[in-house]
Amino acid sequence: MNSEQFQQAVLTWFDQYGRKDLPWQHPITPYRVWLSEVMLQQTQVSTVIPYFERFVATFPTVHQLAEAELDQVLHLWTGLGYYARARNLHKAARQLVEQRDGEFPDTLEAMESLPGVGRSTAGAILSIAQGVPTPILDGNVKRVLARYRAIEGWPGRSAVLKQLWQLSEHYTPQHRCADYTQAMMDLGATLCRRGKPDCQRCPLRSDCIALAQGNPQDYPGSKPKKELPKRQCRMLLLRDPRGRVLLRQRPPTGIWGGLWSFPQFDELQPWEPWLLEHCQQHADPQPLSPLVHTFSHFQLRIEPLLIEGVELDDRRVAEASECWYDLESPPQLGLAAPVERLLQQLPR
DNA sequence: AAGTCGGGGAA
DNA sequence: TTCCCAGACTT
Repeated sequence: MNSEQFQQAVLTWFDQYGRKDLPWQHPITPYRVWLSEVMLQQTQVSTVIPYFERFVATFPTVHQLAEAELDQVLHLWTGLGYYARARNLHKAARQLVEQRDGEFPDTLEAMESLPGVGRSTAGAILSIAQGVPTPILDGNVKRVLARYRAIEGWPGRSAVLKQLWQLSEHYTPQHRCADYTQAMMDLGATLCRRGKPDCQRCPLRSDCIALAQGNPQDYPGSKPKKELPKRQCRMLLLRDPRGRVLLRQRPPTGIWGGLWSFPQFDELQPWEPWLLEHCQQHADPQPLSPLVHTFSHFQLRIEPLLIEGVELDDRRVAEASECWYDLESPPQLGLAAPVERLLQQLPR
């Protein structure tokens, strides 16, 4: 199959079997495609859909997103993970409105200059929403192409990645680029799945090298595994006499960047001196059941400590990035997933 | 080139 | 349990 035959096979398959009812396809606009692409980075479609719906309902246009507070954006992102995506999204919206009156660029270079938009996401927005033929290389396309040409090795290696990009460039058509791009992702998501690919129904089956070899599931090569480092921390759940809980905003970068969480003491750092210094009056600390939170690169064991009847200096709370979180009327803040869980567990 | 960034779905 | 998902960014 030459590249034109490849494209024809993919497009013909798409006309019959492609996904055409995803929320970001009605209507297709650069803003909605951008938002969906960013949400879909390292995140499955079924997870993204409810977040996408809430997000566009709250911010229907890039202008409204640009005018929003970052805290509200992070609030709508709570539970999605990779919170730098939300911070970059907000920054990019302001950049677009200030520099381009809210219009999206139509070149790859300009699109990639947006925070949080790399080569693949830029290509997807250009191809799908702007009609500018541009290759992409997301997880689906990597899988399809790695199998089709039996590309060995883990795509995290630069040599492998380079080969896959060359293939993506080679097969991306100048016509119907939106349908083709969507088709390749649909192919990877519905037929050319990670496990148990449905090769019988694949439009590329006659020419797929991995299928001919009989081992499509061996592609792409998997990441070399190493065991997760294990860490632990204390979280202090301080409640004032009204039952409100003390939260503080985390630094803008790093784990849970910009999100609100409890006072935290990593590893074996003692928390007693802090409590003694900042809090004149409180009841006996009660240990809550520990919870384990797994990140992509380490595992965190959280040992929560509930301390009620806490009196703090209100002035200090107002000046620092801290707040008393009222469970009865929760403010719209971004919360880390385990923090959200712990707050849910608290009695009213 | 390797490490940092979440959370959840699926096998 | 383990893997990895419509990746980008920093070091």
